[in-house]
Amino acid sequence: MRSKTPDKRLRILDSAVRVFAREGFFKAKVSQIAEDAGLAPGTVYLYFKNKEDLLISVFEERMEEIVSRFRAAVMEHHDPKSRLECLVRMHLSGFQSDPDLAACFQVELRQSSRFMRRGVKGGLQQYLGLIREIVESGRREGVFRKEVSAGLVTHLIFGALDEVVSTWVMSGMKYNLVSLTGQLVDLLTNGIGSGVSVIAKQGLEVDREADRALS
Amino acid sequence: MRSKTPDKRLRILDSAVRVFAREGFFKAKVSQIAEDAGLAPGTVYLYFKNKEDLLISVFEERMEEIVSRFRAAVMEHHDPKSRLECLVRMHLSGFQSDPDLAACFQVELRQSSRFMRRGVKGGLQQYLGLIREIVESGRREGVFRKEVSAGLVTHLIFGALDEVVSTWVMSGMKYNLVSLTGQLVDLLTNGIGSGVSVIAKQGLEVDREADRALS
Amino acid sequence: MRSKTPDKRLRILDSAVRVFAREGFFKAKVSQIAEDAGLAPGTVYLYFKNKEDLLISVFEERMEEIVSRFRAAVMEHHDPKSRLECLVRMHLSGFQSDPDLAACFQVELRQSSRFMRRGVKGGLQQYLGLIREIVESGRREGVFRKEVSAGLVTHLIFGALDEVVSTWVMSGMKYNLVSLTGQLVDLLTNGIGSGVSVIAKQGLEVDREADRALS
Amino acid sequence: MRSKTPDKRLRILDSAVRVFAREGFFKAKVSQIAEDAGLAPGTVYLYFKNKEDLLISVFEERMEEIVSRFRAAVMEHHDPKSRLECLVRMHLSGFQSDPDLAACFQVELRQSSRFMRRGVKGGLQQYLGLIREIVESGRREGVFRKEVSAGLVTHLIFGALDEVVSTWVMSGMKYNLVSLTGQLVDLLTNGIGSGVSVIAKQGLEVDREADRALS
DNA sequence: GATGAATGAGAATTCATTCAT
DNA sequence: CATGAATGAATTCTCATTCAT
Repeated sequence: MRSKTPDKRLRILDSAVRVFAREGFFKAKVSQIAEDAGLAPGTVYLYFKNKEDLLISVFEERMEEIVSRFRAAVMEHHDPKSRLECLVRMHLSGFQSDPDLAACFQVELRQSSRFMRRGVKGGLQQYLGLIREIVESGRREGVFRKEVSAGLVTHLIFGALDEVVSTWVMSGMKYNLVSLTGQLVDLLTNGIGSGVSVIAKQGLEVDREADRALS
Repeated sequence: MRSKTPDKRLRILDSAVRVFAREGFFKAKVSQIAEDAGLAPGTVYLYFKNKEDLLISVFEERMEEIVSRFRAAVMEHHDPKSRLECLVRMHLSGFQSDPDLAACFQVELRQSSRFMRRGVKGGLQQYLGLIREIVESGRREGVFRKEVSAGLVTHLIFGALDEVVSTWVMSGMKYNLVSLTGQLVDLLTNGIGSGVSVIAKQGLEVDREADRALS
Repeated sequence: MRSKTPDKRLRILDSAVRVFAREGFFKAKVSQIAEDAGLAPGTVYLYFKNKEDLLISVFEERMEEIVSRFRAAVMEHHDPKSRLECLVRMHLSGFQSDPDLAACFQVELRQSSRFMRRGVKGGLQQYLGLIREIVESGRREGVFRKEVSAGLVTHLIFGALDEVVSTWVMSGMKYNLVSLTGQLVDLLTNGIGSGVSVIAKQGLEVDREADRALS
Repeated sequence: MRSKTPDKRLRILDSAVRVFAREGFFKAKVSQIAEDAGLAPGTVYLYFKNKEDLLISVFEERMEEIVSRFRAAVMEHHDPKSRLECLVRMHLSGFQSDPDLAACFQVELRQSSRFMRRGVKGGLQQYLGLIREIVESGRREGVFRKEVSAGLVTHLIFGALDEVVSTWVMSGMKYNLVSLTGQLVDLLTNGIGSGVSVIAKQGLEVDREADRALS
């Protein structure tokens, strides 16, 4: 069985996520990843240009899958607010259920200067694009405000999600991240101001640990 | 380690910001920084434990100054919303007026695993603390909602600011970042939902370039 | 190892000359040579032991053909001096008309330690043998001096030819190498001393570019 | 004693000659050379750009010394023929008395593509320059022929020397190289042709081993 | 305190070669 | 015979850090 299989490529990516999460990007040795995948070091270079390319590929390829999965789920909802909630919930639960991936995305990936300098457009742009679609649909239906920049709104949502997940990762992933969904959606939708009396309060209880970690 | 010539210490920090911004953390050589500061490489180690410590110190010491300056300005306002606006404006204009520092904080710093693993508590916590104070004051005065986690609100604000600045840095710092202040404060306060009819609309025009970059 | 398709063997040798000349021995990849020959990398190893063997084989096999061709031509002459002139002319014109081969022989081949340590006896020895025969015939006929070592004379001739061709290759193969034949033969025959008044001066004009490059 | 001394540079060069001669250029490890010089591997890179630069530097710097030493000796003679003989003798005895250097110059150096592509002009050109001066002086005094290209004559002399030394190195340095001086000078001066009756025949006996090796 | 020459650990990467198909 | 995916050995070179002066 000596054929260049997509299977092998995937095995390398899986191993990379594991090893990067466990060792950190710099400490991780390519040979470790190869070994974890049951391959020789050189084989990694048959599929990836170098170690950084491996990290970026983890991101891009996982992201692609994530975006299409999220989009499918989000688009099952027709109410923009439900869409937003769906996205937030999936974002949080996605990372919560895959701590290795969370560590890769929130910590290790940022150590790639290529990533930090946004040399990587694909995955992140697609994700921002999905958020943007939700925002646009809400604007069309009059559920979301139109007098503010849609781009800014998009980044507000992404920034909030990213920060919340980062905080969770940094604090040791000890609390229930998904439990923040309700409040986060509420905050994004209604803001922090007390102008409106928000009525429906179900789903707003936050994990105690979460609250402590955020403080 | 704080005795010696404080002057030299500062020269090193200044040079570090410049060199890190220009070269990136990993490409930057300690000897480059020393040369930029007009010193020998060994001298850097009289003031800083190692290269990463230098990066972290840049952050911590600049942050200390920033936090106290921001706090002073913020506290001149008594209305929590004005305080928030003051903070947002200062955050954005602070980075806008010091691109090297912006590059250091938003890009290079994240490449330090010690930072990313939140091994650095001081500066960031203080900054989050300042935001938190604003939030708490707003809650006490009934201007900000109390039924959501104050910690979450704090991170929402920080996450939004951080993402907006990052996007600006990544897109080449080409547009007027401060012009986003009005909309950002509005969004944070009132949310993205169209529940409220927000009245005062002055200060909501956003730089065209900004809008394009955010899309 | 000589069975298989002789055609393929030759294609590989031809490609090797081209690729070695273009890339240099070390930069040249076996896979490049294979590709140039329209074959898979592994196939090269059905015909040659390794990369160095390929280089050596290029030399040996081309040399074999060269020696027999040169010998045939040389032996058509019966005057030893004509024989020498014939050899010099063919040596120079041979390389001049095949720059890739010249580059291989004069530059790349020397980068093989096996060659440089004279681990390769065949081709070169045969060539030296041919020169030797010319020398011996001249001695028998009293045209060439007998009181000096025939071996030394042989190497003198070869050394002169080799150096002249090397200089031509290094200087970019820009001038007419064959134009040196007359003078070179004259010098070899009569020496650099002005003891003799050499009469026949035809064929002694040297290419201007050649003269410049030799200076 | 922590000063960048020329002494250290020289120690490295000496060690390099030894190690290159013993191991060959490619097998030689930089760390071996460093160890031989009593230094850390990294130190070598303080003085030389890389391994090839080290090899080239050995050549250039030794050559410089050689050329000036040879020139001094050669110019003590005023008769061009004596000058030539002096040069040939020094060339042969120089290599004979320093086998490591001979191995470096005749074998290892050629494995550097930078050298083989004449990326190194200095040393060799100077040496050719010295030969050229001898030739020119002989022409002025009517001792050497003027109707042939001086450049060609120069390369003829160099080519002969180079080939003779190479043959000696390849055959194991087993015979007396200097013993070839007389015949070589005679051949260069009077040529291989029997046109002239050369009279003085002293100094023309060649080492038996030499004669065998040249055959 | 300051210097800057010396250190030396450490891992990514290449590519000739193999061998299962 | 031919293939070409997989192998894995093997070493340069960098540069943060030290420490004798």
